[in-house]
Amino acid sequence: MYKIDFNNFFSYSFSIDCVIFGFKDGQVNVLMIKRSMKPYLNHWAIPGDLVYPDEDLQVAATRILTELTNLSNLDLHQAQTFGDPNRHPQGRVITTAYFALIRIADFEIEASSFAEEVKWVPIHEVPDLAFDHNLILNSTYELLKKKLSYEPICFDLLPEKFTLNQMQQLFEYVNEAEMDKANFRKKIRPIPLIALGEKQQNVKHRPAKLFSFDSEKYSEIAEEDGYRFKI
Amino acid sequence: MYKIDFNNFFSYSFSIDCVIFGFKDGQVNVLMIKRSMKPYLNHWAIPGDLVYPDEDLQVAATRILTELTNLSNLDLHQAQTFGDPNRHPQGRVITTAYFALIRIADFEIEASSFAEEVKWVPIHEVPDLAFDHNLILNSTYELLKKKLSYEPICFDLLPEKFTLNQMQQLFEYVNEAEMDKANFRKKIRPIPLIALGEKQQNVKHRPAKLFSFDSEKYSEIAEEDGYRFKI
DNA sequence: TCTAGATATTGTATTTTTGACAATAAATAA
DNA sequence: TTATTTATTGTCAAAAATACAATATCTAGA
Repeated sequence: MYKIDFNNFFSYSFSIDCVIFGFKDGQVNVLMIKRSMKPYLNHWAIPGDLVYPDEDLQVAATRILTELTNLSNLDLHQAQTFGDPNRHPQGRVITTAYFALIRIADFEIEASSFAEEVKWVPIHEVPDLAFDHNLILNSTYELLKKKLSYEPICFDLLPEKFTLNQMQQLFEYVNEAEMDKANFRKKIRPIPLIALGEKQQNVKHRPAKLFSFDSEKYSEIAEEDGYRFKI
Repeated sequence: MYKIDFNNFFSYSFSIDCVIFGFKDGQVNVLMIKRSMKPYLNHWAIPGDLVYPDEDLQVAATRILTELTNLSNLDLHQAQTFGDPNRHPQGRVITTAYFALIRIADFEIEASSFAEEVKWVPIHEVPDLAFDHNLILNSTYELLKKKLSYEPICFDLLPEKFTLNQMQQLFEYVNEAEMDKANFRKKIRPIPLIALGEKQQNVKHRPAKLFSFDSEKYSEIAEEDGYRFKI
């Protein structure tokens, strides 16, 4: 064990695939690219790239995401690692999935060297993808759903200023279950939100109040009172 | 992207490290080996091995575990993947942690080709380990603690026939909090357990009833009623 | 200006779950 | 038989979840 036979064992490649989630029109969307090179030319896929031999995984994930979205300071979460020997037609490529949550309205996606086309697709309308990307996507979405219920990451999907209804709709969507408005508000009462004193604009009915997440206060009560986000 | 430059990128190695948990004397224990080869000769470590170039990860994890413990049919859970470029002194070795839960009483550990020595160590008494194994161990134990609370895997750590107190002690240990006996029993009421009609032997007080987990019924109510294990 | 329509927001009453603690039961050991 | 120890069940109040009702606030159009 651990005696490395350089001839036999140094024959892998290692990649990272990024599942980028957004929330749009009441649906969770995933960023898809249309591949501009072989293999799987012109197939839809999730963005990914090989890791450099001396590159840390988290660093690589950040690099790939930045190259793609021009956004930085995003929370990247490691998901599952996939290593079926036949998952890549050109060799043994083990890949680790990372996911990121972004506010769709905050950036313009555009095709790049990465891809011929880039687009958002609702998670339930994803077509057949290249490689084992459907598998990766589904397993990562399952992880997202779990994490949404016990980590305060929903605020990375929602707009900076959001209504309580928008927040509720996100949870109704991922849990595939309707919730009572009044009871939802009771449930989130311990979560530190800042009432901004502003209201929704351009709606043709009573506008809802806007809130933002108080992440500093969250850290505070998490540390002092042991409070954990829970929905 | 995905254009593979075989010269630059095929220079990795890939390994799996197994964190093997058991429950003994009211404590969660981890299986440790004393390395019989370089690097880190004579250091304590968690068992791991390189993945063959054409070997699936899950298969490799199972193989390594079987080589080590002579047990099969164990539940292996993938944990985090570690890829710090400097984590291995002899080259770039990315590793994925898997963990397994075993009933300590069910098998005899013995040193093998793997190691000079093998022993169980309480999770809170683990010494400094080879490589980044302390990091791997801690992160995997955190994952175990989470999974214990929402998946019925405590029964893989407990004896086949267990008392409700043994079960409670496991949760008290990992949560580092005492629980009320009566309330614990209310909490686990929805979990399908089989009352065996047998009792503890050789105790010098009133013996407790023995139970076993009804995994078939669990699958049934999980599917039909959407019930999820929860503690 | 008034009113209908739509959604936001708050309140109330009931049921369910949790938590603290008391009471009882069943074994052993002397 | 009794003291001791642990297992097991029961009770009651507090807290949380649930269902549903009531009220508030905005827009749009008469």
